Amino acid sequence: MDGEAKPLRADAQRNRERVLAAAEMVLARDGTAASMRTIAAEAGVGLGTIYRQFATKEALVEAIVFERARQLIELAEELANAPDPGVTFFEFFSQIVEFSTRKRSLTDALPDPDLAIDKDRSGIEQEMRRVLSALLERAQAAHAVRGDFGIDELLALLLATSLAAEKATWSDEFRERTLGFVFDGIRYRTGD
Amino acid sequence: MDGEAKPLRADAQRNRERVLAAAEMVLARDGTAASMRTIAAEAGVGLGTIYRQFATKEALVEAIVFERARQLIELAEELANAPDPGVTFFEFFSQIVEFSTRKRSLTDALPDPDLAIDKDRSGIEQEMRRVLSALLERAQAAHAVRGDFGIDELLALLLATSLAAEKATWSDEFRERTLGFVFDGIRYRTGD
Amino acid sequence: MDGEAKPLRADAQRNRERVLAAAEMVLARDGTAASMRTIAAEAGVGLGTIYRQFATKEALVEAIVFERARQLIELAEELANAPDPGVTFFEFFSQIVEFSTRKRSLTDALPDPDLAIDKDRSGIEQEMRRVLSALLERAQAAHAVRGDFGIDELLALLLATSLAAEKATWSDEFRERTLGFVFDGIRYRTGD
Amino acid sequence: MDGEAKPLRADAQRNRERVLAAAEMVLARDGTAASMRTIAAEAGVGLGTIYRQFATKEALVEAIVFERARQLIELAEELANAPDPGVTFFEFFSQIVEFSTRKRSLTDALPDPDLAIDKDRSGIEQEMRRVLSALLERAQAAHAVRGDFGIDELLALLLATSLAAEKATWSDEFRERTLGFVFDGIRYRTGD
DNA sequence: TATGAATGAGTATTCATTCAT
DNA sequence: GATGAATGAATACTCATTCAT
Repeated sequence: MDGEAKPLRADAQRNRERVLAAAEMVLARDGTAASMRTIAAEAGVGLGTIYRQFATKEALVEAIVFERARQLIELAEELANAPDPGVTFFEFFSQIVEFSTRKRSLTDALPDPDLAIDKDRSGIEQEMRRVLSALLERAQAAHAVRGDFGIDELLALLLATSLAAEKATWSDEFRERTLGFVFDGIRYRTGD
Repeated sequence: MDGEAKPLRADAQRNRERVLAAAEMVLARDGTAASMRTIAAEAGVGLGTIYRQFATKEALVEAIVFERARQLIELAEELANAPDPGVTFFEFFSQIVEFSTRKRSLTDALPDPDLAIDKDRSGIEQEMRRVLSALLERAQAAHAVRGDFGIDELLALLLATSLAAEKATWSDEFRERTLGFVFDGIRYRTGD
Repeated sequence: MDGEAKPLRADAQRNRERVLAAAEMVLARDGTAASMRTIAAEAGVGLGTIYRQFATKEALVEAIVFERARQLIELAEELANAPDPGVTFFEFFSQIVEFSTRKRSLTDALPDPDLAIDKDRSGIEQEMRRVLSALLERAQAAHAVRGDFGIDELLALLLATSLAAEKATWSDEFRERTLGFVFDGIRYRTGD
Repeated sequence: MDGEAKPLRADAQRNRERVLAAAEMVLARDGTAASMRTIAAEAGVGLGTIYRQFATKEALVEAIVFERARQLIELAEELANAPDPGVTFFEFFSQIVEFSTRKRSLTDALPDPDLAIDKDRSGIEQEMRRVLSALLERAQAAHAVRGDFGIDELLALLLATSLAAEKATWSDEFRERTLGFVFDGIRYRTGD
C-alpha cells in the first residue's frame, strides 16, 4: 500500500533486520530512552547504517511497533477459522497480554485513538480493527461473548490489560486469574 | 526524619504550590521527559526556585505522585463508612479512572509491585492497599463483589483501566460503558 | 590606611569575626570552590549577613588572606628584636611553612609579584617585604645568612616551600628535614 | 586493557591533538576551573568532539598531566648516561622548573603523595620516581650531591620551586639565581 | 538589620543527526 | 554503501548575588 518500493538489496535487507532485532531488544530493555548508539552497537553496525534504513529514531520505533502489529494481525488471521470461536477469542486475548509482559512497548501497537494518525499507522490500525472485529463477531455468533460488547470496548480492555501487564510484569498465573474476571464480564450469559 | 519541619515562609509556600501545579500540568502534557526549564517557565519562577523545594527532578515527580496518592487515600477513607458498600465500591473504582482521564500519570500513584520501593513510597503504598482492602472487603461482606476477587487483582485492574483511560482519554460515556463489563466480571452473583 | 571607617556596631563586629572564622575553616577544608552557603551555614548566619560585610566572595577570600598576612607581619615584628637573629630567622621561615600545612591557601598571603596589585593588597605586601627584610638583614648582620641572599629570593623560596607543603601536606619531620637542605644553601659560611 | 587500541582515523588524531593543545593553553591560563566550552572554542571544535576523545573533563586534564609527565621522563631517560652526572642533575632540575614557568600546571605531573592514586597515574608516578632516583644516585655516586638527600626530598623541592615559578613566572635570570641557593644546600661538600 | 528565598547565568555531559572518509 | 567522527542543542543541576520579608 506504500513504502517498500524497491525490494532492497540482499545485504541491505539483512542489515535492516539486524537493526530491527537489536532495536527491539534494546528498547524492550531500556525503554525508548535507549540511545541510537546503543542500538547500533547491539546490531553490530555503524550509526549511519541505521539512518540509511530509518530516517529518524521515531521512524525506527514506529517500524518496530508496525512489525509487532503485523504479527498480531497474522496471528488473528490464522485464528479466523479456528474450530471453537469462544475459546479462540479468549485465548487470543490472553496471548496478546502475555506478549506485552515479555515485550515492552508492544502496547504502542494497539490503536491509540488519540494520536495524530498518519497514513501508514492508520492503515495498519484499520486492519487490526478488522481482524479483531472478525474474531469478536465469530465469538458472539457462537454465543460465547455478550452481544453488547463492541470492538471499541475490546480494544480498550486489551490496551488496558496489556499496559498493566507491561508495567507490572504479571506472572502467568496472575495474568490468567486477573483476566478471568474480565472475561467473566464479557462472556455471554443466558438471559442477556 | 520526615520533613515538614518548618512551616515555610508564606511566599515560599505559594511558590511551592505554583511549582507543583505547573509540574503536574506539564508532566501530564509532555510526560516525564518534560524539562525542568519548561516547568519553571510554566510556573513563572526561576529554575533555582524549583530546586530550592525539590532537590532533583525525581523528587519533584515523586512529590506529585505522592500528592495524588494522598488524595486517593483521602477519598477512600471518606467512603469507608458510606451507606451502600457495593455502590460505593464501584463508584470509587470509576472515580479513580475518571481522575486518570484528567490527570495523566496519576497511575504512578498506584502501587507498582516492580519498582524499587523506598521507605516513603512504601509507606503510602501500604496505606493505599489498606484503604482499598477495606472498601473491597465491605463490598464483599455486603455480597456486592465476588469473594474470590482479591486486593492484588483489584489493584491490577485499577491500574489497567487507569492507564488505558489516561493514554486514550476516554469520554465519560465510554468509560462507564467499558468499566461496566469489568464490573460485571467482579460483581457477586448468586451461585458463586 | 583605608576601609574600616566606622567602628562597626558590636554585633556587626561579632558577625564579621564569625564569618571570617567559618570562612577560614571551610576554605581550608574545601578550597576556594567552597560555596558561600556552606560558609554561612558554618558561621551560623544568613547569606545576607555575609554580604553585608563582604561585597563579594572574592572580597571575603581577600579579607582572610589579608588577615593571615597581618598575623605573619605581627609575628615578624615580635621577632624583630629577638636575641639570636640567625636562629630567629630560620625558625620564622619554618613556622610560615608549617602554617601552610595547616591552612590551605595561606600562600596567597605571600606577595605575588604577578597579580594586578590593588591598593590594599599593595599596602600589606609592602609591609611584609619590610618586616621580612628586617629579619633577613639582622640575620645577615649576625653572619647567619649569606650576604648575597636577597629579599626577592627569600620571598620566592618561602612561597615555594609553602605551596609545596600546602599541596602535599608535609609531616613535621619531613618539613624540617627538607627545609634543612634549603637552609644549608642560604646559611652563611666562612669564606663567603 | 590499556587503550591505544585502534590507531584513530587521521582526522580524529588531528582533532585530538588540537584539543590537547587548546586544553593545555586554556588550563594554563584559567586553571582547572576553565570550562569545556572555552576549550572547545579555543580548539575550534564542537563540544562533542572533546567528549569523543575524553570521557570527562577530569580525563582530559589527566591526559595533559600524563603527557607532560611522559615528556619529563623522556628527558630524564635521555640524560641517564650523560657524561657529567653532577652537572646533568642540576641542569635537569633547572630545566624542569623552567618548563613550569612556561606551562602552568605542569606541577600536577609531579607525584602528589596525597591524591587518590588510580592505576594509570600510579604507574607513571612510579616511573618518574624511578628515573629521578637514577639521576640522583648517579650524581651522588659522582660526589656531586649530598648522600643524605633522598628522592622524597628531591621531589618535594622540585614541586616547590616549580609551583612557585609557575605562580610567579620567574625570569630566567631570577630562576638561576634562586635555584642556586637551593643547589648549594644539596651539593656535596667535603666533610659530609 | 538579619534572613534565606528567588534568580538565572553558567557547568558538565548526552544524544539525535549529519557528513567526511 | 558503510562507518563512526563531528556537531551543537538540550538537560539537570549549582552557586554567587540580590532583594522581599
